[in-house]
Amino acid sequence: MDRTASHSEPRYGNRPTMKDVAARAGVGLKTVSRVVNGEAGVTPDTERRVQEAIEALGFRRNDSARVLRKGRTASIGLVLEDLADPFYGPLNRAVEEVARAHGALLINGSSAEDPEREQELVLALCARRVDGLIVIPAGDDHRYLEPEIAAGVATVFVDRPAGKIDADMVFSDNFGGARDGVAHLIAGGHRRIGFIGDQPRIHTATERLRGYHAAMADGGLEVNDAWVSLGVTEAERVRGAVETLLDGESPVTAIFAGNNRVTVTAVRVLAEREQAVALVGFDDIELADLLGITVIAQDSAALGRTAAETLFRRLDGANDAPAQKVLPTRLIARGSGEIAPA
Amino acid sequence: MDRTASHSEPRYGNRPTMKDVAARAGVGLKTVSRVVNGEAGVTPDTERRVQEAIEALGFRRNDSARVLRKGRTASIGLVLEDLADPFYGPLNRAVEEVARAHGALLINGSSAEDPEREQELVLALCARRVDGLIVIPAGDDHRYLEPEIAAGVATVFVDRPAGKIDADMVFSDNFGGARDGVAHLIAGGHRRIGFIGDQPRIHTATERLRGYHAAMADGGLEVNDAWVSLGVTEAERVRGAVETLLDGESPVTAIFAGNNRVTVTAVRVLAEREQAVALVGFDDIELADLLGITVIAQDSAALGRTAAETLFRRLDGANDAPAQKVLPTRLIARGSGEIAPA
DNA sequence: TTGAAAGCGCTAACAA
DNA sequence: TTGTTAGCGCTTTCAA
Repeated sequence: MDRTASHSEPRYGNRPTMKDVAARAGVGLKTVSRVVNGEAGVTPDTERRVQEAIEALGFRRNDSARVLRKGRTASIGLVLEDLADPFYGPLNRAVEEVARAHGALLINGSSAEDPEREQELVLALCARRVDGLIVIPAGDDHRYLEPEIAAGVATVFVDRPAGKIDADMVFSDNFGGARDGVAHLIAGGHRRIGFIGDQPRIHTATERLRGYHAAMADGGLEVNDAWVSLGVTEAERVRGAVETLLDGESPVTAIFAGNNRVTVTAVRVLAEREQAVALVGFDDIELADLLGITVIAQDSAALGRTAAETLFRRLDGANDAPAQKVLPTRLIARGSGEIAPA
Repeated sequence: MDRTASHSEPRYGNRPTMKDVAARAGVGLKTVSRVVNGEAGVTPDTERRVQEAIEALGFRRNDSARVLRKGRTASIGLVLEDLADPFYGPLNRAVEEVARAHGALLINGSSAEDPEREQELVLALCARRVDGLIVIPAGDDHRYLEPEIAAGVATVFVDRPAGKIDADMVFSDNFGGARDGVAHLIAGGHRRIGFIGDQPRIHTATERLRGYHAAMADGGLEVNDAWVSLGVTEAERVRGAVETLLDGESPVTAIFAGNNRVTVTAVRVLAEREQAVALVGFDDIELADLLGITVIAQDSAALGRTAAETLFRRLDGANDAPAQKVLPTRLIARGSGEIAPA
């Protein structure tokens, strides 16, 4: 008895349209539109008849058609590195909340740190005519977005700068945060401090490294080249880097970990050793309090919220020159960063 | 010199259309469509002219119009409880990967555990004519989806059952996982085991409680009512519950924590006390290995992947009766669950 | 190989 | 208060 709908082409599984509702209610198409959109100028009686027809038919407005006509999709796109990365969770959610407050839906995707995939995703979103775009860049050349931005797609970059185009951007204070973290170690009496961070092609990594150097310079300390490991983020390599720092010719008494993955591995390695080595990590981690890990925390939700608010300000017509916002980081002392030098 | 486009209505910030491209290339509209969609039957020369016009104008196909005509949006909706919850990160990402493999985009949103908000979100997605829907239910009555499903929106429920409708569902083995966890404690010699879990209106919570009871029964152990705390998930209340379990008239020697939030708080509270109390938690947590927390781990990514695959199977026309899939959990012994009874 | 016409479902503009 | 017409940008159909 189950009749599998097998019609010709369009028709979304055979859904009723406003025209069908109008026919059933015995009114004009536009009257249905008025009722559906809550516009004024419909008598209660007419409205009731239309509502009944809507119920009976199970009508739901087709927003695709609406979008086509109105020119705004009431949706924004968010492209981040990895939806599964806990750092982006609060950012994602914050963006969603702002979007929701503006009646917009959120389409999102992961670039997987791949510039090509980022571009592919961004352009797919543009083809859907999202009203705006929030991008955590994977690539460093965003000129491909120029025509889109010119055509009116508001765009905000978060966490890392846009490449080769002028746009709104929102960052954490990576430089200041790292500087503060390293200064904290110096204030604790450390003079030999290691830095393990991401590849220098990643902007945040460079900024944090700059912060490290600045703090060392401020403290009047020389940096031994052997203390700095870049491009090290994979667990096994971090392990190696930590061991080199501690067992090398010029051992350090403290380590600054340039991101959360590094921090986690460093904690693991240090836990296996006798030595008391101080550690400060960039980015907070769940349960870091229980483990007593001192960190420089970014406010990932604030990053998302600020970006989304900037975006909607643009969509509401703000016309001032693109600007960069830098959000402060916060040092959270929990023990690992307060260990005295050996 | 900056001319702010201030046209009448539609026109997406004044983007070129296929018609514009056609005019510029001196060909017909349909020829442009052919080139844009890579259809056969266009001479290389014509194609080149069209491509040039596309480049020159910065044309990008308007998928809204395409969708309207074709009837499929190549997008799916994912409604979960909280985009910021790390448990859903891998699920979200897994869904995205499957969607991507099928050329679909992912629209998602958080229900914030609010049935009304869930419905609102789901219906908004239906209005956008997503091809399919993956829902982690907040509510327990999904009859509002019946017309949508009838109209052809494929729907899969994950993590918790759909309410009052027949649909595809994918779960973790909450019952079996909890039973295994509690059995593990019993095998370690515990006879007095507490359970702290979520509200019983949440299906997973009920299942896990069932598992607890089953394991206790299997072990020939009576359950003291005072050992079971339900609806306790907020940190302060969990703290209270743990304290009651340990300091009450009938103190327990082990605790089974019904979800990750409970586990985290329990670990905190136990860390502050002298007593050695065994703990097994449902759901894995980042850094749990460092803290030596024994858990029952769900495979959140597998949940997402399975749900998405089920969804696309439906979209590809699978017509068999809705089915439920249960994915196994895994006990990961790390120390806290292997503490002997006092 | 190419293109003209019709129409997807809706809203804007205007008319009744 | 209500309805009619046109058209958003695209794909489909069918004819050239």
